[in-house]
Parts: sequence; structure tokens; C-alpha cells
Amino acid sequence: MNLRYLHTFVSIVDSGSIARASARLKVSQPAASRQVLALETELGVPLFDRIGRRLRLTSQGEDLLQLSRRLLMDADVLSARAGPQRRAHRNIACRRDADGH
Amino acid sequence: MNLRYLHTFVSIVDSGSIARASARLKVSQPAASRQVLALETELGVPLFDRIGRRLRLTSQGEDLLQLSRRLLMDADVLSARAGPQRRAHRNIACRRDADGH
DNA sequence: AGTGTTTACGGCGACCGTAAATATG
DNA sequence: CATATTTACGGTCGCCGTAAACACT
Repeated sequence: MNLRYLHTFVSIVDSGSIARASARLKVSQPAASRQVLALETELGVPLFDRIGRRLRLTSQGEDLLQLSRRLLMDADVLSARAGPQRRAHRNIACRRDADGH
Repeated sequence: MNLRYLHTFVSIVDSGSIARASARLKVSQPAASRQVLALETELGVPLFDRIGRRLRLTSQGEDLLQLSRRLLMDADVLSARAGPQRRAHRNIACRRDADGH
């Protein structure tokens, strides 16, 4: 399981579409689409109900959403804690994309 | 950031050595070693003090350890929730290694 | 010497981006 | 017909395992 996939998933939910999320995350639309597919395959459950081009979260999707937010929050704490230490050592470009915040 | 790396890291701490952890996780010793190195590089902080062949957690290592446990616990919840559903949909090889528990 | 960690190297699989096909409003 | 998602395809990068080097007790 890749944290990036979860990030993409959350971005899709937040933005409402794969296209919008892919733009925010600066990846191609197919890449974002594939990541969702991969998650669904890996978990064995549908994350979205595809009604035409409309995406609506399934109950499992909502489940994953909550969990993903927690995971990403924790991961963020990790990065935030690592970042400052890194600065003391050498100044490296901070890997931060403008998704939600 | 890959969850597997964190899993390896926690295993190393729990088992006390890279060799033991790699055996548990059924990966090669170099692979486990490289994963730790990758984490240290990515975070920009040393996770262990290498005193000879003795590994002792740094304070940042202890930090990461706590966070990692939480992350992996959440990820586990995810898998546990997905597992049962997965069987109903399609049977995919279950990626589960016998670490500690 | 023997055990444990790291480096070198070759190979396989994962993932991405472009382009095309498909479907919807 | 324009927009959004998915599939096909080729190429690249990451990661692993074996083997060898290195370090410590």
C-alpha cells in the first residue's frame, strides 16, 4: 500500500473529480485514475460508484477516506518533524504540494 | 514514503537487529539495510547510532518508532476491513508477512 | 574466524506519461 | 460536441536478491 495512492484518493474526494485532483497533484489524469483502480483492486472493494462520469463514494470509500486522512496526518507529522532537523543540516527543497492546504 | 519501510524499521527495533528482522520479513539482509538507509536519507536524520555492529535508536528514531506504530496500526485496520470484503469480490493473494504478531 | 552490516551489480516489476478509445451530458 | 474516465503502449526508475567487501567481537 502506497501513501501516495491514498493522497490521490483523498484529493479526488476533496476536489470532486479525478481530473481536478490530477491537476492539483501534478500527475496525469490516467495516473490518478489508475491509482484509484489499484486501490480498489488491492482492497477488493469499490471506492466509488461510477454513475456515468459522476463519482460518488461508496460506504467502503467513506471508510477508507477517514482512515486515509488519519494516515496522511500522521505521515505529515513525520515529515514536519523531519523537515526542521534537515534544515539544521542542509537546506533541501521542501516537498510540499498544494493540495488542500 | 513507503509503509513497508516503516514496517521493516519497526521490525528491526523489535528484533534488535537487521539480520533478525530480514529473516522475519523474508527479505534479504541487504534489502532491509537499504530500507533503513533510504528512510534516513529521506528524513534527513539518523535513525540508529551505529556503534560497531550495535544498533541503538536515536531520539529521532524513537520518534519515528512511535509514529510508525500508529501508522501501521491504522494501515492494519484498513487491511483487516478490506480482507473480508475482498473474499466476496475476488480472491487476491493476501500480502501478509509474519512479523511480530 | 565468525557474525552482522554495507556496497556492487544485474534483472525484474511498478508506475508514469502520451495517445487513443469509450462514454456521458 | 465537449468533457471526463479508462485502456494501450513504450520507457524509465525503484527495489530486490546474489555476491563480495568491510567491521567488529
